[in-house]
Amino acid sequence: MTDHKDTEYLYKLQDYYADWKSIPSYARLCEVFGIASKSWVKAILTRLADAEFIERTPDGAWIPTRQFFARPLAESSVQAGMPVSVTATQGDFFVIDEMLIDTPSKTTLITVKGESMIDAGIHDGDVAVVEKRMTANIGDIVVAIVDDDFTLKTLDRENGAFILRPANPAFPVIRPQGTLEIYGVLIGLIRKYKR
Amino acid sequence: MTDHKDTEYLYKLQDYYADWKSIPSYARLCEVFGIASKSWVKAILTRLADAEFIERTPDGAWIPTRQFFARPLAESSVQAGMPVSVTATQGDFFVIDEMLIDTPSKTTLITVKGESMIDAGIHDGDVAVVEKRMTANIGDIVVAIVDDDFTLKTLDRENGAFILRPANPAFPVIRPQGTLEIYGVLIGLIRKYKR
DNA sequence: TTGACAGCAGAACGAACGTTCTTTATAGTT
DNA sequence: AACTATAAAGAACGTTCGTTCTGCTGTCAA
Repeated sequence: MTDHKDTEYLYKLQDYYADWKSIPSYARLCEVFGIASKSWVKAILTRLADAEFIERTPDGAWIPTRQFFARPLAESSVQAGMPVSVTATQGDFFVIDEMLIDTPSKTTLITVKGESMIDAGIHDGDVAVVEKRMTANIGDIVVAIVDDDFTLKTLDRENGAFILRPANPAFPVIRPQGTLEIYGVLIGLIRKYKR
Repeated sequence: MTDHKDTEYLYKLQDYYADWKSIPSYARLCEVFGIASKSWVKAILTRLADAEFIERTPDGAWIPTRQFFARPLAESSVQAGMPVSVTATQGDFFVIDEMLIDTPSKTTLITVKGESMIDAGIHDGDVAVVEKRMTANIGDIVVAIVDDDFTLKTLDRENGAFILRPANPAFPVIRPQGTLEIYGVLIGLIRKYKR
């Protein structure tokens, strides 16, 4: 999108979306853009779609892409050299949820207690993003129900039996006697540093 | 919303929204909900609106509310050493973005590269939630600009001078010669496990 | 056994919608 | 002065949408 006019329209669309979380009809977009022609609205949206700021559902509805939520890079002119140890990505309000959660109805958050997975970078107080399902693969970090207890461990196999391996040498490997019921699989992790 | 049937419909709607970022027409919602009657779709949406999961724009379009994005947070934490019995996890709800981000305009997301903070449970590929500001306290994990490079380290003090301490013995402590410019302070961390 | 209601299906309809085509105005270029 | 591109307006049209109303079926209490 080389055009400055379209950038202006994009801003207006973004502002509208921030307010209403939807892209309205062409008629309403005429007001939003400050023009009077539906066909011109369509031309604008088509160009924004070419620039991958919006796209269409199979039903024809316009929806924002990830690009749509991107914000201009650090306003500070900081430096020209490419950072080595760290690369910057842009994100806005929406992105975190979207990044971590594919199927909202199957996802639950569980606060982690204890240090048993510390070598996997999972600390006490971290929040685990768990997708509820009954099956998992070897190597997955799972929330399992062993003898009516929740526990977060790596799923492994030993002599044909499933075992739960902690990521901390100070904790024992769990070899379930009865049933090993899997509550869900760890798909994400959230940590908040206190102020 | 006391009805458990409506809860099921809500889940389906949330899953659809996660995919398409929009609430579709009644006709399409018939398929999504698995029913055949547009009038019944409307009845369902009306009830969801009463329960404040969705609302309408002045144009009549359905849009999600904040409640819509809330995730269940399990009451019992996952235990490592001493497990707690499983209880039904219908506790608090919360929104991930809200938890991590106080001031969107000052918050940026940065993907972490390298292993220099691994002992602090920060791994390569994790996403750091950084609040941009120029000042930090001793002990904070900061994103600093050293010699035109971004770097993520713990801020410390040595002989009256600020130093940047990695959380990995294989990496050297950084003792900035010139200015130590602080880009921001780490306030959160996000990790996504690949499928 | 009746009747009341919840849960849905289906039709009917006017308004709104997206699309396409044609036309106009302005600005810049040759 | 003639040409061209851009930006927009406007009309025309077939489709789709949301709404309302009416009808059907099962359940459960009276």
